[in-house]
Amino acid sequence: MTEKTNIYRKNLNAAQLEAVQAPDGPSLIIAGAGSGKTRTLVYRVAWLVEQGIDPGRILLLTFTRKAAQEMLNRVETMLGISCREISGGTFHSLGYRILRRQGGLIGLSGHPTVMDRPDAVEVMGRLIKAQGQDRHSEAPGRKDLVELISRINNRDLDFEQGVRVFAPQWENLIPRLNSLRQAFEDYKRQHFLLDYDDLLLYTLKLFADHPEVARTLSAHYQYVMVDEYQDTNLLQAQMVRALIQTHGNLMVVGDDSQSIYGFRGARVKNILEFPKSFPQARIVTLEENYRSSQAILTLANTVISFAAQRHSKCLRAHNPAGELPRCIELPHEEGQSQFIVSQLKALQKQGLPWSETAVLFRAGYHSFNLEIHLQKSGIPFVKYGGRKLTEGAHIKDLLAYLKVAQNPQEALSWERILRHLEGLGPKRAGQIVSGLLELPEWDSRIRFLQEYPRPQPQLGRLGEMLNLLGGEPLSPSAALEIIWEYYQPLLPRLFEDPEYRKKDIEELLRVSNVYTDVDEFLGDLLLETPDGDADSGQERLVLSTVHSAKGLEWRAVFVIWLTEGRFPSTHARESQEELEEERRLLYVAVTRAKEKLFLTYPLQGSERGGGWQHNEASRFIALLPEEILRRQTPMRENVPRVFQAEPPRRVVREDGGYPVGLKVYHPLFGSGIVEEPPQDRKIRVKFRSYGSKVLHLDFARLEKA
DNA sequence: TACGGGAATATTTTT
DNA sequence: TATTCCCGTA
Repeated sequence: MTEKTNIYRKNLNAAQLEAVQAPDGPSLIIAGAGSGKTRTLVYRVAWLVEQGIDPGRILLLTFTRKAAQEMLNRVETMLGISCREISGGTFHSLGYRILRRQGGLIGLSGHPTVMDRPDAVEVMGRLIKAQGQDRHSEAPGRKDLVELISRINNRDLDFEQGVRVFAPQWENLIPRLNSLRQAFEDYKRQHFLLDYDDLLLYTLKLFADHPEVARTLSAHYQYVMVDEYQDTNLLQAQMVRALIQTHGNLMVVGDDSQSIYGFRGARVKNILEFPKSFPQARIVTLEENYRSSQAILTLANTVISFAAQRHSKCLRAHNPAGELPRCIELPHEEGQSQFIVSQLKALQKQGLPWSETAVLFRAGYHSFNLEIHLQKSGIPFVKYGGRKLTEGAHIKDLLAYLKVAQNPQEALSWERILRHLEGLGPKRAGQIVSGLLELPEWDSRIRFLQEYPRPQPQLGRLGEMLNLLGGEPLSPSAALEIIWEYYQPLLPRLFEDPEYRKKDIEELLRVSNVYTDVDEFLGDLLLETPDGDADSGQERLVLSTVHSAKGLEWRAVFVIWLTEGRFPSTHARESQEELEEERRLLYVAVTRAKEKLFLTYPLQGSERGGGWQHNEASRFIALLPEEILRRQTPMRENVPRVFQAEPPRRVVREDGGYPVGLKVYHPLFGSGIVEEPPQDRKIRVKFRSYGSKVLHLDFARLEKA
């Protein structure tokens, strides 16, 4: 025992040790960026297990299952005991697990299907159409409406009240919106669908209607730990309270400076008011930073020091000063990408592996241009955030077959499946689906398909394949094999790039091998963001949104597109609160770096439709002094002075400003040849490496070369 | 009724 | 840049 205690002493500082050995009851660990949070949690679990706690009775709620898994693996190697029974994952996946087992108590029997965001949007679109769309230009689109409903749900607000708070511009549409919301709820009920919010809402409803369920769970999970507590919302806090009701053994870990999920209802309040909610709470603050150099930390502390709200700690560096972070101004996006590529190559020459480097940005599409350059230079990379693997049409297709076998009420997937058949359009698909939903049994549905008259050999074949899925429950991989055999021949007709899609699907098949239960497989896929684990050991540069980079670290980090409008995003202009979240987001971004940090922005950016815009440096970095941030403008002399986004607009006359064949220069695309003279204020130019582009003369002015 | 092609248009962040 | 929508044709 003494020996083991020494291991703790040796590997933890005083604050960490205090957290690890905290007695029973509630405790709050404020853990600054890079302060050894994961290590602390790992040792805490190990310590509990050493005290004789059954690992099966520890619940570890983390941001991703991967994070939980990683921690448990570390505990295993530390103690040499199996912690596989420890439950972990996200709130949403926990909710899904509970509902699958006991949802029957509140009328969710069978196999409810989890609906992702695009599915929800699709459903809403149909409901809007069905209700008669009088083309109200002011009415919200399907996407905005789904978004709004979710916003309101996650804050546990009354709908009307929520609309007034979050969308006052639609206040006079409340009755209409409310009926759409109701129709949406009905649709989900009818088809056994659960959206993300339902996983939390129904779990809470289950707890409320059947208190014994919550009590039993609480009694089972003797110790509950929650990571990234600053990003939990009201519903999640309620879940936690229910789960610890019998014992109060709760440890939450978080950092109010890193709260970046306000848009989905995260409440920093949960962490700030923790001591109020749990007066006996023990509070430990971890301020010692083991990750970043002093120079990087100084920048981070400065960035956050301008925040409107006082934060609960200040990071102290453990590492030597290191290099000053650099801020590089570039003439345009093209230049920014070129700069990054050249720096990456230089860093690699210095011996830094690709996997120790990351490029971070505010929104998924900010990296499009860079991705092209990386591909050209043959630099291997993975991208986190942005579009998901499971959102690709081909993956959704494959899963649709699986979902239908699992939950035959799933109209959306039925339609998707039928759309794969030649000679079957939306009209007939609709008829077939409503026929299918009437039928009570799998066999009768198969027969219905096989006897349906019109596109016949095809429907028969579909029926045959589904027949194989309908018998005894299959393992996910066995089922997918059957589906894939049927679906593969369809690929070339459905997509332009079947080869690429095929690779994706094979990846999915590999992932499925791990699972025995189809529900669990589908749930994980939709709730746990599988980010192509298969080759994670490989040497690849990481591209990531800042949100998806949370909790990760690299020796060298680039943050790109630090301009007003992108970072902070224009969407955050509205309120002070949102702006503060953007600031914390930058704080999260820069604290990912251990040794080298580069902040870049292009002076000119292309806007939608080929227009041009002048960018300002982000307000977060514009005023920082040279001692904190070293500024450079390596390509200044190349800045082409070309155009103006705002009026005065200049329209080139059709009478020959740019005749066909004239060589012109364009700052982004290089030199090109005019293919068609200006017409309707547009001109078509062919560029060497970018092909033909139609440019708007209103906004862009080409320079004759 | 299905389907292809062309044009218009929208682009935060995540479970 | 990718998706969606709309229209003309088979």
